[in-house]
Amino acid sequence: MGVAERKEREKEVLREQILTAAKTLFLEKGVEKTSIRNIADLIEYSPGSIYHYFKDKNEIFHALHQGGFQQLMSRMEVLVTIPNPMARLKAMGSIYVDFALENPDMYDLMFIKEAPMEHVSNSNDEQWKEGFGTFNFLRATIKECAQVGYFQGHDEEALSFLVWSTVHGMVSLQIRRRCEVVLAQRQGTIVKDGLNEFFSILDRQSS
Amino acid sequence: MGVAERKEREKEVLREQILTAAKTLFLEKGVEKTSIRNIADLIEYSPGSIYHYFKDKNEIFHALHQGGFQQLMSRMEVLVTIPNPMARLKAMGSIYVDFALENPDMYDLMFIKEAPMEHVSNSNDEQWKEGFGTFNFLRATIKECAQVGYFQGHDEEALSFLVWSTVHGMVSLQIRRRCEVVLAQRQGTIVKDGLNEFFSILDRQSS
DNA sequence: ATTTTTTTTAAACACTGTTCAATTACATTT
DNA sequence: AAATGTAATTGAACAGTGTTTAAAAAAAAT
Repeated sequence: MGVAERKEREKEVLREQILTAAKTLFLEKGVEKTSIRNIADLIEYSPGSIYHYFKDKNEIFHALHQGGFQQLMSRMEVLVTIPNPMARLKAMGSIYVDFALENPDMYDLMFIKEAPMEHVSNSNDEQWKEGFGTFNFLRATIKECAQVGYFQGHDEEALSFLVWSTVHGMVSLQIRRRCEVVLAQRQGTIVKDGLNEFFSILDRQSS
Repeated sequence: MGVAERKEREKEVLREQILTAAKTLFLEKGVEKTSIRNIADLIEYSPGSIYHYFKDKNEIFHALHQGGFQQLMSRMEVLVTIPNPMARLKAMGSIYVDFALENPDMYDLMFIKEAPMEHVSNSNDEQWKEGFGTFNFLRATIKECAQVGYFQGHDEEALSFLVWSTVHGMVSLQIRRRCEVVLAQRQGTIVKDGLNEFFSILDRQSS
């Protein structure tokens, strides 16, 4: 009676096939410019078939979206091996920026794209619990920095928001291509350069 | 022989009509989800007519984009009355944040929304003196700050990008509602609080 | 009044996401 | 082995998109 199980496995295989095809095309030509027909062509199925495995195009994004947070989280894991809190804070910034620049489409999906947030925050979605955890890790790190003399007299929560905003601002201006007009000549390095400027500024925040 | 002039004026009127209709719809339902047919319906013309006044949909977006910059620029004009460069830099940040929070939809259009930037970056400098000019004003202000002892040993251009990124990051996280999950209890004040944290950090950057 | 130019339109083209009745493939039961 | 039931797959269709174009209408110049 292992038929149902085998069927389930086969179904899962095709689901994964759709997901990898979708991811390939999204990263290649962007989410908006990838059609269901394009995905169907790549896996050599009819467009209608895809709707047996996903409710709609958004559900395909959503599935990839969840994977994105897990990816970012797993990259953050090395941070626990860095005892110095300021070094850890900087490393966290670098990891965040690297992740965003290496997976711009995924980052876009996670932090820039318009999304039904009320629905998300109400539902017990795993991905946002992970997002919450990452922010709390940032907060804890900043608190530790304060304990060794940095950021005296600062509001720890607002400061955490500021730090997050700074790295988010840099990568999102880059991803949404708002630097091209204004910083054409150093397109490739401006985010890394900006991050280094940020690090210098942070270094001066000890009392 | 004022016929050509009258014609030109009438043409300009319809151009403006298209633009205001497009702006209404873009801000209401987004650029991507607004069709040429939607705009045509609103001004009671055929879809094809619009192509006599704008090359394509991108050119309509481009025109509105430019208008937004002019609005922001005019708010920035008071800054020339502030002689102290650091006070001017802070005021610039406040104006930027206020503009974004008061006109979230326009800000979205200008700096966050997915938009075809390729023809924007290819176009000549004259057309983009607004955005370019604002960034250069930021750069000049930071240079002045350096002359009175702030930001020693910093790369002025990368630092300008960092400052822009910081304010952009805060307002775009707010506008795209990424704070709600993580900072639910201080939703209303977090951007202003973050900006004040930023000001404190900037104050510590003098040698 | 006739010609020329400009403006406007409807139709068409090649796409898009999505739905659905019909077909095919396959597991189960008789 | 044949019949039945079920799940997977398909291609056509629907309603929408941006854009082009030939033709018509309107206006201006002759």
